Amino acid sequence: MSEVSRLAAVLRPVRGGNAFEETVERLLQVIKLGMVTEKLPPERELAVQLGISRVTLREAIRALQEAGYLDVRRGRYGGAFVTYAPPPPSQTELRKAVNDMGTDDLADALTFRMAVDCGAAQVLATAELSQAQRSTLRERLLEVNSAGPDDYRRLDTAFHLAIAEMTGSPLLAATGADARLRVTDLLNAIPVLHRNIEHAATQHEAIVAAILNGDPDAARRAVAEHLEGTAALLRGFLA
Amino acid sequence: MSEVSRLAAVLRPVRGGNAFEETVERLLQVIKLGMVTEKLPPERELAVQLGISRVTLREAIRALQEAGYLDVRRGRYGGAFVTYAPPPPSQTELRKAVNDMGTDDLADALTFRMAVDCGAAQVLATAELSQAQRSTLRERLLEVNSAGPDDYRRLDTAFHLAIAEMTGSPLLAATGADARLRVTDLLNAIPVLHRNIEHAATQHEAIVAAILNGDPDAARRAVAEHLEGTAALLRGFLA
DNA sequence: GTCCTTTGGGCTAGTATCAGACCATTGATG
DNA sequence: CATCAATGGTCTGATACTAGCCCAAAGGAC
Repeated sequence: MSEVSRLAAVLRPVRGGNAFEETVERLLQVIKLGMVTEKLPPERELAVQLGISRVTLREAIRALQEAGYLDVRRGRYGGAFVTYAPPPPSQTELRKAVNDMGTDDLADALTFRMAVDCGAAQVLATAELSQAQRSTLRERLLEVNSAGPDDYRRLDTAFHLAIAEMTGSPLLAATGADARLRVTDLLNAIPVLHRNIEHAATQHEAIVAAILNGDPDAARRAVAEHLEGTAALLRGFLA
Repeated sequence: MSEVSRLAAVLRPVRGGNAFEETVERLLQVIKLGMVTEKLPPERELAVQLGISRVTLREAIRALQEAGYLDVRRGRYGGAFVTYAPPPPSQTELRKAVNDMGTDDLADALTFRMAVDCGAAQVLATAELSQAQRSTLRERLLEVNSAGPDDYRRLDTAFHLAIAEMTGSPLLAATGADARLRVTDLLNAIPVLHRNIEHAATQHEAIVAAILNGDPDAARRAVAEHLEGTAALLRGFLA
């Protein structure tokens, strides 16, 4: 571990790319995660939220429109409407997604997600939760565990993000979202089998139980097991 | 947990600020962390590493020069030399640092760091480590545990970052560095007492032992205890 | 049907940032 | 003492991005 390599983590690029590309990427992820299913917020609002000018935002929206992800309509009650259905899961899609990101990045993303999600769950299990928070957590659990194959990925995402958000740390919430975004395409390419959902359901229950019990070790283990399961599924489809 | 709040984690600004400000911040942190004690890399190299133009980098360097952090000399064997000694720790400095970031951000940063560092340690404890990695880890442990008050913070940082880096995930390494950066000013403002170092030393040993033993739960607990100790120290000085 | 509000569409002038070339200084080395 | 290589210093033209303004369309309210 030379001094140079330690520096690399800090002297990394100050920005991920140009504003246009970053924006396209961000919007694409919002769409693919199913976090916006109807229409995007008005351009003026969205530009403020993303911290960019309306011009740049509009370029990004136009790109997504031309790529078939959005249908943009003017006038009152107009807006940018999401027209996207995840491609049918298939090994071909999966290989394509893996190729797009590269195997090193894949390992990186999986490791990252493991660390961040386990850390968030552990922190939440250590915190004192209000009654409202406890019921929110139970609610998310119910939602994801009663989801059908079509909604499963979306609600699973919501479940995990909710844990990160409930820690009360915006940084952690953003990082959790980021970690999830990096594997979205992969997960979307894996068929959602009924027995996988069932298996995940017991793991989700274990996670929530550990958090509500204030048992950080159990929370960590439960999340690790859950994510390891997903990773194994991935490897299985790639083998 | 409304849909809006869940969106906030994803529809956040695509860039932290302008390139100049980000660069100043980044360099400042490298300096304050003591990761560069002599001189910065040549402008041309540094600009590439930071992904910015030399013009912007030079503006940042000039700002830091005017603020007294750097001494810039031209000609061969010239460069931007670090001229910075951390201010003597004091309650005044600490309060100033806390005021600069705000109490919400402080809690955010501490929570974030807890999650990320615990996650990294846990991941590393799960991984299979090469002999080289094992000895690197022991080496870092020896370094930090035999450090005097002057070097302690710097080597403590190096120790924690080494753990994140050894996971092999650049994302995790960068995030760990980021988490640490957010509390640098605070930690630098806390006096380093001999008995704190000793206390931390046993915790560092526990962390390394757990990782080398492949015990993720113990690793998580050890890191949590260690960071909780730092947080308690902070609260103590603020009370 | 007229008007009003909300929304996307488009323009302009100004600023930030960039890439790349060239200049100036320094100090080691022969 | 002349040269050379490494480094900061400066300039220019091009591009990306921004803020702010006004226009155009759509559809509801009266």
